Amino acid sequence: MLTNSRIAYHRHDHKRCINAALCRAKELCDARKARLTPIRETVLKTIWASHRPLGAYEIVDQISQSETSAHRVFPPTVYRAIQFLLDQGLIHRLSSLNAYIGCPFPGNYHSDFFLICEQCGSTAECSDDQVDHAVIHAAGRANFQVESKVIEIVGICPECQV
Amino acid sequence: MLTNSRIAYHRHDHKRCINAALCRAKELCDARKARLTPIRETVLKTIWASHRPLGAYEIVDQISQSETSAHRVFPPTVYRAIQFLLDQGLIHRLSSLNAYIGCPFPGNYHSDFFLICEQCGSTAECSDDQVDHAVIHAAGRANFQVESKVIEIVGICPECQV
DNA sequence: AGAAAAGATGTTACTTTGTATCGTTTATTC
DNA sequence: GAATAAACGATACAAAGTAACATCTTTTCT
Repeated sequence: MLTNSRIAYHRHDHKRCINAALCRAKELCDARKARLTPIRETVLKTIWASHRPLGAYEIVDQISQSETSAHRVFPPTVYRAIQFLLDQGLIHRLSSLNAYIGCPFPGNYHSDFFLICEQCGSTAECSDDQVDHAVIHAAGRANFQVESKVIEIVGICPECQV
Repeated sequence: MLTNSRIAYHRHDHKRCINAALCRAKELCDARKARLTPIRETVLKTIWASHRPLGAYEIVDQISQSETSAHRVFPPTVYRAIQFLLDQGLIHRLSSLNAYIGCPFPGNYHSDFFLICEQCGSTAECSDDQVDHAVIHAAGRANFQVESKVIEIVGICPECQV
């Protein structure tokens, strides 16, 4: 099982997460000749500020209030950056929260699901063949041809359990 | 595997679906001393008009435009009815669509997922132990305690496949 | 039965999330 | 270096959902 749950739910040097994410993003975009412009990078960095999914308007506020960006940023700008990052597989959207989170292993194909802690909000991404197969098998029994999946598990992360 | 996919994706006498749903709703509410008021029943009936998930504002429009209801209905009224129906397990919310669909087997405990046809919109509900176990097992490996799940599969239903 | 409390609805106004549009700027290509 | 494509800034708007409060209907409790 591929997952960042060991990191996401435990104390760690988060700067390394951010650096790694930005680094991989640059590499990937470079290889694909996709343009990781300053705003796009800023949005990605803002999303990667923690392991908690961030709403689009939270991103707008964060960037608008930070000193580094001279002026206010508008929702469409952020949504466009989000769309780009989604297209590149650098972030994911959590439908149940209307929020966005950085992908810890972009590039590799992965059919993922998310473990959202209802206590602290921290969210880990997992990719597991068992889950994948179970879903495809179940769909197959209904003669349903799977194109994409949204799997979001809400519960309590190891750190928040008593 | 418990599912209504055989019905949902194929030609059938849909009046029987509607009747059955309303009948079970009455029974359940009766048993629970929950009040299935006229508006709540109207909303439930509107949602059950097809096997396609319906947005809240579509429900508002449908009811407002129907001859049976004398006057316009407001969003909060519909949202309140929706909340009641969700609480009673008579309908489900599809996060990825911001839409609502009738539950074909309310009352029985079921951990469900949905097969959403991207072509015709018809959506079937499934309940499968394999999927359930796979998810819980995967979460367990991350020491994550599952409370609830959102599983929504998008693809092509048997009827829409070439 | 009648008062009191609880539950449900009607209505207005508002918040949150997400887009269409258009003019301008910045890269890329030839 | 002009032409083209891609990205951004800004305004306005659409869609989804809720807070608040007045009113009405049930239920409950003497």
